[in-house]
Amino acid sequence: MANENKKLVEDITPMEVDFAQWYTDIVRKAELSDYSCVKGCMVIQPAGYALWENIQRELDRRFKETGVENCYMPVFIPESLLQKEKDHVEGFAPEVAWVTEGGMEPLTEKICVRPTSETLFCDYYSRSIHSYRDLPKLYNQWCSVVRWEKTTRPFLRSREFLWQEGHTAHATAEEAKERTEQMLNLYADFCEEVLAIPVVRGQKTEKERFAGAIATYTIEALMHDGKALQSGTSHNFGDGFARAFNIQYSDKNNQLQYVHQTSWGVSTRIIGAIIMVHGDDDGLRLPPRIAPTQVIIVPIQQKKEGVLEKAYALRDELLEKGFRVKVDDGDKSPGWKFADCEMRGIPLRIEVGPRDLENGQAVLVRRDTREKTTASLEGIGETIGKLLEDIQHNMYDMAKKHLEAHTFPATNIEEMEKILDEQTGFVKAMWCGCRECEDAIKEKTGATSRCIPFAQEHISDVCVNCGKPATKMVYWGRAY
RNA sequence: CGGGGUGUGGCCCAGCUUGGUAGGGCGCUUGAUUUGGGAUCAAGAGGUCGCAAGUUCAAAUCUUGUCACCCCGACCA
Repeated sequence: MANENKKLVEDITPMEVDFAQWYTDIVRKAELSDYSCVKGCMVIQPAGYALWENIQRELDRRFKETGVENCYMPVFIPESLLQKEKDHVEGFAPEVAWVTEGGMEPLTEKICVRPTSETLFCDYYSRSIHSYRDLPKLYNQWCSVVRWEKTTRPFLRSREFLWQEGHTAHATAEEAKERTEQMLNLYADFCEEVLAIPVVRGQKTEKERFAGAIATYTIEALMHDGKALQSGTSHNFGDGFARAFNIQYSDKNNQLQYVHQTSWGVSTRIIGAIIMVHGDDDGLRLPPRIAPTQVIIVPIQQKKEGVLEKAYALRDELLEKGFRVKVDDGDKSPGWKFADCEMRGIPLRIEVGPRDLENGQAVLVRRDTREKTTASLEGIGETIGKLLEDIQHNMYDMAKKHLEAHTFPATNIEEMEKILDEQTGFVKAMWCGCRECEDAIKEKTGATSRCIPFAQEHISDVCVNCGKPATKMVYWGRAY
């Protein structure tokens, strides 16, 4: 190439060279997020926010199908309220941001910026639940929360991040348990069907459990570099919070009972997962179902008679059919536009030029495989619909293969160390269930327990660390 | 909080050892020719070299202080 040193879109650092740099490159170059003037916080740019809007729309639709309603709680929590549940305060105290003044006056009681809203929902529930007729409460809120993290990375960990947090209150423990599992499965289905990210569904160990919960369920996804990312959680609180906040109702026999609660959340972190599961050396790859722009039309020799008109007509035809389409009618060269839309991850590109107009066709290029085909303009909507579906499924299949190829069974600690030393990914191994072994495994291998999958497998009879009888098969790995 | 590194037009960097008052590439602006994988030519705009003090006839360059950012640890759903 004669102009190799004059590339207009800078190349992305190859992912096998430095995954962290590759990730940062993509975030910046695809204009998903930029640095903020507030340390540890991020600016989410329109391209990144559009992804979040699509995630919100799809999750909201699924929530509502299960009876969940949206609401909104204050951004501030009084200190006394935060401290009502002992485990909960201890879990969050180190990373809470405090407000001590209002205007020029010191506050009589300091308040914190919510790190999560359990306490606010509990306070509200304690005042609004009286009878079994008030149950269940199925509330969700979309908001941001603040956790003063020491080290931060865009989308994966920032001091303020966007999320949704669902908080439910139920009459019985069974109902709460069912809801916890239902929401976890909802998240898992969403990840697999919409984001094309295969996940491992399961339960957290006691060590990794949410502060104040009796059970925490999780979906764990495997990033391209072999590290795990917790992509959604669902907690069963039992009646612990209800006792701390005195949330009681009268049952049918007029007996006072404590409610049983759950909470569940997904954050903008999931955008980090999309990048790290699907991205490649040319940039982002977005699954069609979540892509803000699904199809980009690139006109070739656009000043020639009829080219731009055809591009706009095609766009209008596809918009009519419900596709999210844009025309790149800028005056960059076609090669520049190709590289640009590949970097931004647009699933399908359509090229139309004078030659195509003559033949009544267009060139289709898919982002996932870069495969180039020509299609007749006649009935092109149907062709594109099929192609987008195929891309969606292919991306899931590729990610699934990666997950399977990077999950290794281990029966003893030496084997486990060797795998984690030479490979990247999950290790599945048996565990006796004690905290000491879990700590020892982290000490020896650097891996933490990711989850106790619902789909249990029998790998051996004894714990991978201590050799005593095993109770559970656990996924282990290094995590983000 | 420890250990290391970097601050020079919008971006990436050279210059610093051996002081002489700033340079390249990309981008940007204007015009022309171009357009099926990252265009070409021509002209042009843009910087008190992170900040402060000191040494000197003279500091991007040397000294001291300071601030910011990055990496590795530690910490962290």
